[in-house]
Amino acid sequence: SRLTKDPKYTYVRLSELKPGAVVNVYGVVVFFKQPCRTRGTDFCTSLKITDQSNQSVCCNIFCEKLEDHPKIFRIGDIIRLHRVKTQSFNDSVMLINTFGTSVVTFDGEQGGPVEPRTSCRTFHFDQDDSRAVEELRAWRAGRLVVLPSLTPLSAVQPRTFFDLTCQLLAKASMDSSCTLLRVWDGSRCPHPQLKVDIGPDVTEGPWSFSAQKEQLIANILVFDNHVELAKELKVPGDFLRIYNLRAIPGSHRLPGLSSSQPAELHHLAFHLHGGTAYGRGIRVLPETCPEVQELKRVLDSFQDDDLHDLLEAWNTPPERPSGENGSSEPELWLPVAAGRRCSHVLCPERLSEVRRSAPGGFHHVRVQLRSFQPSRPHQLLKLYCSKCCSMQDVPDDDLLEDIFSQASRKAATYEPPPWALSGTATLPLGPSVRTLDVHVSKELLDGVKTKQLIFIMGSSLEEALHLTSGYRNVVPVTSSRGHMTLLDLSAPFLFRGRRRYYGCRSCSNVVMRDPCSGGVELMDEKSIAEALGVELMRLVFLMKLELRDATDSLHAYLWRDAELFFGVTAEDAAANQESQSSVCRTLESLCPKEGSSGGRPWLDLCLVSYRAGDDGGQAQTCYQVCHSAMATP
DNA sequence: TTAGGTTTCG
Repeated sequence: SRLTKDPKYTYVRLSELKPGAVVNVYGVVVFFKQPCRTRGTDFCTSLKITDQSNQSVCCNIFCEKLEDHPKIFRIGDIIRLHRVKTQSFNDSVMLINTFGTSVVTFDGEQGGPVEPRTSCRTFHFDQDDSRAVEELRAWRAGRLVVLPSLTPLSAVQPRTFFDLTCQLLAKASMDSSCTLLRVWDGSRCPHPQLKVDIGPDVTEGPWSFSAQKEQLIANILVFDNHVELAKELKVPGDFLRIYNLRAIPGSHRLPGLSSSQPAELHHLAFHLHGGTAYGRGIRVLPETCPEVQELKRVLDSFQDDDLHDLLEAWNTPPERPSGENGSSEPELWLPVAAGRRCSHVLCPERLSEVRRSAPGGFHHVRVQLRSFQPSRPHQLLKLYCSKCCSMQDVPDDDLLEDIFSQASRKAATYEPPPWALSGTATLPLGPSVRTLDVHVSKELLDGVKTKQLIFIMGSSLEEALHLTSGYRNVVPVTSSRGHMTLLDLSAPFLFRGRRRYYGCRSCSNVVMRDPCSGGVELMDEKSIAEALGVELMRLVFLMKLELRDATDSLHAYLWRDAELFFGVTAEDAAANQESQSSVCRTLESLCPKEGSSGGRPWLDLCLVSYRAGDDGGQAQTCYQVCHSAMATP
């Protein structure tokens, strides 16, 4: 019989390395560069590591594919190298990868989970590895080697180099050796930004942002070798760490400033210079990375600003504060994203008190609903992209008919994707009979599954809807440049029963992959969207309520907690007449029309107030319903 | 094979 046993690895201390051997080592990263293109076929990651022997050793990893390179995010990360070759260079020993080398990295922060980062499908990892990582973390911490601080935009000092962790919102190619990256990290840089004049035609991602979001955006110019990587970055959305970014104070003074005013008021430009000295480079951080999780929580809280923008577009300017809060400083309130809780005070505040309070708090109120906007139920629903925080109206059927008919006129000769089987379907609709081009995934050919998903070419909206009774998923398609593709994303990319699913026009990157290749059983709207490169938009309610009590009245927006308020999901309200009627009944009962019998009921609501930037020099306080319950009589 | 840290000059 054969005994299978875990291989036991022995690790050599860095001070014990001799040239000409293949060894396993552990170390703390004290320096690293992002992979850079060599004159050969590979990219090269250069790094330097140290361990408990206090010896530091340089290491080069050559790999053709970027994704196979060590996932080092920060100085202080722990790295484990298996089967690396030692070699003599400049009177010292260095490490280089060879056939069979395996690299795994870990976060270097003490106390955190020991999670291996690797692109290998299989790699050895056991309790001994956890222990080795913890030992190195403790050793590094004990030597007071601090991890480099992560500088938010709000703490950037002019004339310094720093690493920035941020989200990419938009980018623009300035010329062949310079690309502009527009990023944010949720904090506001106190220095005015370098203004970069770019047009919408050269911008990828949104071209303009609301005034208050604009104040949070940093313009970063990346040069030379970094332009190649910048091309691959996805806008909007990629989370980045930019290493060795330089904050350069500009020579231009703001208009109207005297020379006695401090230098802090100068413009600041951010440059990522060419070359790789000092680890200069850009890295896309995975969403699972703790710093990205934290960043997402912070950025998520700014969705309120976009709500504010949308309401402006409705020509319903938010309330200005009736009382003065004392400070005339333009100040941006940064909502505490986590732990946004209602304190559930027993005694509600009066609206007059609420309006006298500074923004940034919670208020329990007992109020009546005096009016609401919009008044037509279908306008309460919006499409919302959680990736770029944009909102859109839900298109009506007239608009959709237009898009479908344009797409069917456009459809020309094309090559169906290799994974699809093509045919025609005959639709008996009314007096006429129509034949449509249809495609199904070859994965579905196993008899019973062919009703799971169908791609239809050249149909009308009505025909697409008709097919939803026979097919679980209906994807309307057209052709473009000889290939099958989705319709304009203003139209639903997917019909499932009565539900229609939309993709975000700025975030989607349509590719016609086979949605069935991941398994027919798992096919929901999310997996189909993902396969097709579509960023799925969510349906949300959005309303403006006019609230009143004996002392005052104010406008509050009902958004995130609207589903709680109505007891109906936005998806249901869009697909289902009964749910829509239920929303209308709720609103009518809370806000009866003049002359109808019955009084106006009282509502217990929790409001959160926030200062929504300074539009035209004056800050505005906005209120959002964040929790609600009907008052018991 | 390649590179083998050590700040651009926009």
